[in-house]
Amino acid sequence: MKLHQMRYIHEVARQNLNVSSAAEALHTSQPGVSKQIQLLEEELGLQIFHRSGKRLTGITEPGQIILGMAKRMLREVENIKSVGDDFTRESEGSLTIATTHTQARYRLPPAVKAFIEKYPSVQLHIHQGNPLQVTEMVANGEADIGIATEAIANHSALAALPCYAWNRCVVAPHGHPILNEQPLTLQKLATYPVVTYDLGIAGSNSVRQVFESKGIQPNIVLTAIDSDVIKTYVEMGLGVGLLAQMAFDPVRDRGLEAIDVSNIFPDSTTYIAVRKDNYLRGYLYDFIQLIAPHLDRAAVNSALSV
Amino acid sequence: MKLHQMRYIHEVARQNLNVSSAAEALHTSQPGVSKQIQLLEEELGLQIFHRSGKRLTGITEPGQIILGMAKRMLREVENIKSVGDDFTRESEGSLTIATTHTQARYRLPPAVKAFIEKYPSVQLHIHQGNPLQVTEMVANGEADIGIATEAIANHSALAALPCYAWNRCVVAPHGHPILNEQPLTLQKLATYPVVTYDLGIAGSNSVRQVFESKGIQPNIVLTAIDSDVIKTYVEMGLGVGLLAQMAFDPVRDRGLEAIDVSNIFPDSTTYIAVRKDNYLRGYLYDFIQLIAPHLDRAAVNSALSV
DNA sequence: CAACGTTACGCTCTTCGTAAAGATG
DNA sequence: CATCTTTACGAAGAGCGTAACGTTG
Repeated sequence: MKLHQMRYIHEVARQNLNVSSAAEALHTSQPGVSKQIQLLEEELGLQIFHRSGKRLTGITEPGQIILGMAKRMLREVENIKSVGDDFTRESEGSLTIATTHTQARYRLPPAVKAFIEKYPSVQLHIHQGNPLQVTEMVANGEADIGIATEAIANHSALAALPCYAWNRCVVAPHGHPILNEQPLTLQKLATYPVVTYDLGIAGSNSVRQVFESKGIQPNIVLTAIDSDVIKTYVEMGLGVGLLAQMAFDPVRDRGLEAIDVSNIFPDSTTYIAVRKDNYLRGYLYDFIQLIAPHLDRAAVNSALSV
Repeated sequence: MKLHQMRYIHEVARQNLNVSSAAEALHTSQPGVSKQIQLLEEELGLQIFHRSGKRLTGITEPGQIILGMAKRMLREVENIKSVGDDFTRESEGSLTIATTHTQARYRLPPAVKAFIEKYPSVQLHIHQGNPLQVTEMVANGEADIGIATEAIANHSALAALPCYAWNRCVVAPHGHPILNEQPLTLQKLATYPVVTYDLGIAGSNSVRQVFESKGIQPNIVLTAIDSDVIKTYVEMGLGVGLLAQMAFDPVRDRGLEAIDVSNIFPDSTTYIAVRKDNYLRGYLYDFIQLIAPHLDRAAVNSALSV
């Protein structure tokens, strides 16, 4: 059994059982891939792939299991390489962050700025998506780290660390009647058309939960994942905005006014998550601590070891 | 990076940094091992082992991490081989059980008998030890399966499945005064010298806990891990025995009489445990179910996936 | 000097790529 | 017949073992 063979079967499976494209992706010859897969199957004494004549048509039952194991092995290989880089070129490398718009725009900037000053040779990538996409990016290894509030704490392959708590505000254009509602209640809010975040994954969104638990039906006219999009439509008079406090800046958002609604909605917690089986490079620990100072190396490690 | 290199560094570490004995254990030449380790270190750009001149004197910090990853990779290799065997020679192989004396002698025999009838070509090995040793044997991969009551449910690398509950009895030679104590209480029991199991691991032993929680000091004159040893000393008049009900057989143990004490001590649960990251061969599932009929394949898998 | 690790070197087996052949839809 | 996989074969390369050398305690 060779590591190369693991790479081959993994890539063939990834490329929808097309050996030729797998060979291309691996920068090697197609017959070589074919051969090695045969040798592996011979060594194990079983078929990993179903074949109809010469075409690969599916993955056998043991093949499914073996592919899972191959994946884990290849992940360890990457981890070992990371250890090498971490100890020899500790300030070089890359860091891919998957997060939602609101975090990327309103919460991460100071941490990112400090990070690139400390590690100018680390290539930073920020991928944006909804919470479910963020979670999957981390789980698939497309991102090293994920930051989101919903969904991310419920994936078994990830370790999620509580990062900070936040709450919401209602924003409306100056002079809007909701601004005179003192104090604002859930009932009153429900009488206005609301623009807010994508409810995302059913059940995990605390805004929806609060309305449901009180038996109140909100009038949500538009949802978006992007706080700026929400504010834009609020400025156009489409409704009142319900968004994260951190996304409202009285100076920049001159045309709008905000009301704190943390008495109506419970705090939400944003999590930072990494794959449990990923080796974390030194600068990754630093980045985490820049976002959440209480998460030092020891705190992260203890969360990982559970 | 090659799988062989992983084997080499792993074995060298295991052999106390002696390259020669590692080479011997791996049935290869010593210079080959030396060379491959150097190549690996060169590829990773770091030292895995500390060297003073030509001697290996220790494991570096990154080396520790890499060895852990290498171990996991090698485990996956074994798993893949197991899958191969499982699907091609499903009724051949070996099964190593680690358990305590009481289980091995009084609880396992019917399951073992049924198993060897169903799988005559599976090599069965039973290793005996105290609960901590059993746990370690499974964790180290020396045993495929561990069966014990104490300790085994608290190891993070293992998945422990509740197997069955049992309780204790007090045994004494015919005519012993304790046999007239109706009903027997903890206080009364404490007035007699007691022979019972090794208390084993502090805190996890419910007998000790019960005495402590009531503030009663038992007079334990002798402990052993072996029920038969306990009975032997009880027959000699050293004290009364406190042992698992399943270990007392009125026919075989003619010289002794038993009193049920399940009103005094809470039930204990025996667990069956496997490494979470081990591939389980088909016959292993069968064996588990022979011991605990409620643990079918689905139940085991769901416990593993947590 | 005994035990151990590294270097040197030749042999063997493996692997890889090209070219050709066979199968599939 | 275009696409894809397997077979065949020769060249390049990696790994292994023996022997010799260098270190360490």
